[in-house]
Amino acid sequence: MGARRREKSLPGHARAHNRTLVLQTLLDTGPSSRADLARSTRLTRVTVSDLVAELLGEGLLVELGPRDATRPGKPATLLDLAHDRFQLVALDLSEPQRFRGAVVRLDGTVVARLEREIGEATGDAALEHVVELGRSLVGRADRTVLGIGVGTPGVVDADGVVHQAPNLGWHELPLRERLADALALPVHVANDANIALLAELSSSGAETLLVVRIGLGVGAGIAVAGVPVRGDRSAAGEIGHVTIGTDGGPRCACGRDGCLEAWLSAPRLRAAIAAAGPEQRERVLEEAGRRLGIAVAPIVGAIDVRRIVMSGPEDLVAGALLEATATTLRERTLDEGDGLVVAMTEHGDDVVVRGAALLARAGELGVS
Amino acid sequence: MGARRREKSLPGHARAHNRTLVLQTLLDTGPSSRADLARSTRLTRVTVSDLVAELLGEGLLVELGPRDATRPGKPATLLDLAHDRFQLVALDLSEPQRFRGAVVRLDGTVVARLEREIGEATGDAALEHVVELGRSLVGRADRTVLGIGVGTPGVVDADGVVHQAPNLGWHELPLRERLADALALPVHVANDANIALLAELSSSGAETLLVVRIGLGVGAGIAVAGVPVRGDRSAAGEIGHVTIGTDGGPRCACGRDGCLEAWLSAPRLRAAIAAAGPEQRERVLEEAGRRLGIAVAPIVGAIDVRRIVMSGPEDLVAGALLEATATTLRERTLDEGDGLVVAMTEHGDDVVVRGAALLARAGELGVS
DNA sequence: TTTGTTTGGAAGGTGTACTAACAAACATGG
DNA sequence: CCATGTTTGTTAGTACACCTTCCAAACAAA
Repeated sequence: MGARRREKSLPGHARAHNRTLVLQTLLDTGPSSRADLARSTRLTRVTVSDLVAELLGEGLLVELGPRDATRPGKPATLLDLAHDRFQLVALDLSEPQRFRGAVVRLDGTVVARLEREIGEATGDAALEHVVELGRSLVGRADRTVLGIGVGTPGVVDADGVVHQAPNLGWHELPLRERLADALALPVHVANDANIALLAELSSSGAETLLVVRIGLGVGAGIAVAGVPVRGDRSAAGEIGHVTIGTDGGPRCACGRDGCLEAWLSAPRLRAAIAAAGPEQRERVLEEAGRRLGIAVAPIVGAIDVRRIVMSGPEDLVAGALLEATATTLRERTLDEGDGLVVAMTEHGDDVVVRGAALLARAGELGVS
Repeated sequence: MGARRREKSLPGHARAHNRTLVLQTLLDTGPSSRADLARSTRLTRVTVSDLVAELLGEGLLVELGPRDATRPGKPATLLDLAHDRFQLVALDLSEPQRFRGAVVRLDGTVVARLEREIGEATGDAALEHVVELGRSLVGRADRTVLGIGVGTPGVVDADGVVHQAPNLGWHELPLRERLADALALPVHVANDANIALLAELSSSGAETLLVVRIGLGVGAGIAVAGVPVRGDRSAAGEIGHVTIGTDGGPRCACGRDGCLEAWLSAPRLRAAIAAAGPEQRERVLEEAGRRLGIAVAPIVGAIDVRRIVMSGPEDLVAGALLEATATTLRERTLDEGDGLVVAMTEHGDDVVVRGAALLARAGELGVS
């Protein structure tokens, strides 16, 4: 039944594609003239003019006036995305005990932030917190809100239904639909690790990318050919309960021994450090990093990824753990010294918020 | 620099898409009338008629005459792919000491087979064998040869350059170009595991798929969203030299201990069985299967694949090894009893030949 | 001032798929 | 046997998207 949809194609699809192509180019290269856009997109100036007129009419683009630089020929009129006419709302539900959110401009700049303590709320109570945080943020926006992006823990399918998110007590919750109904805005929902992946994809430009997120659990986001992998059950990246190594390991919440999460979720790491004493801190983190490397090595070989981005508490992840992961990966994969990069995210705690904004923007404008 | 190409789109692309859509539909559902095609593709009868006329003109389709079934209305004229006007040539270079090949019809039926003993030939000598086998097969074809598909061991990039294939002594060999020049036909080249993946994709219809190929080495082919994963260096699926387990393991040809290939390449397995004695055969295969499961578990979690297909010598792979792999996978991933399937390929030794034919057909007709 | 360049737009053409309408060829029911 | 309804495939006309070609305006440089 897995037959992928074979859809017919109309000339209008070409138009839609070229429309977003113009938007994307403008986003990538900044303010440009119609002639610039024609050169970048390899469309003719006529076609670009037509598309631009349409986009201007919809208010998605603005004319900035003539270009400063003095060149021969008729001076160009610069165009840009109407950054100042729209905003996005981004929600990060991945942290324990509180939800975070922000109002974000089209270019990713954060305009306003809000947090909401949720304590141990689960189920409908947690959902109510999401709705209220979203409502507050929409109220904070001083421009038209284009859409809402949400990063949540758990397994999320393509329709924005949270299949299961144990920490929040959600099962088969149609989060996207609920939020969209409550706030009367387009909503886009994805797993937090996959959202972090979006943020990293947009800032690194890599085609193949692996993002590892260490928090209450351990999750991953994987991009192949520039596109996030979903998987057959929308559960791609759920590596937290994969068993690591052949020597047992700590008991996991799922009831088995040696799960990745049992080795290196943030709470487990802190507990292990506390138990071993501060002088053993480095050793504990190294061991955890080594375990992560063991788990990730087959994935690196399988999808041939050269860049791995880590996200999680800086004090735990950024040092010995990351180094040990990198070393282990190089030892355990056929590395030809051609630069397997393991790096900390440059977005810090904002990965999910930024990624959620990107998700919403991509959903509404088609640009990544 | 991994920025994926942003291409403009023309109305003509829509046409090309719809053309292959018609071909694909015809391939999937068998002989159909224009009206049938219109219903399947959701294009209008007018458009379908136009596309069909074009394809008839090119000889890619044939009219079979009126449909037998007696229904009200004007009787339909059945159309079908011109199966009898074209053939494909498929080459399998993955076996030791000999190359295999076949002439294949568009529907996958093998028309003729040839083998060519190559002994220990490597480098240019091996290439010469490929050319000669290809030439013989083209000679055997009694229809127009649409193209040539080649499955080779080693790392192959998108341009058909064999980056490296140690067994054949090839480095940076532009195999596709050489063959195309020598035989004056379109040539398509891919890694043998990825070719096997194509065969499995077409027969299973799964969106996400993992094919493990055990032979001289151990390789994998991975499909995500129905598309084979290439990877940043075209090396996706090269899991042979990923280290497995945390307890050392046999010395590998690459100089390290515990590589997957050192555990379960076909020669290693046979040697291990010979060394342990026939009564230990099952135990050796079980252990090998367990190792494979350990290696594959993180991949299964990462890409959320539910179907794994094994290919290799039946006597080694089909029994205890496969079972142990399946068991280990279920133990080491968060399986919810919802059917993680590990199965032997149904194509037997013909996987690569059939896949190579599919590769050529896909390259020339755009259908999969 | 002259020349060449650059920009943005206008006019006209080609290609694609659509809707509407129709003739041909059949089954069926009175 | 004939009228009716159905299905097929085609013709004619429309809408749309992009193209090529041409042009005026606005500028720099000689």
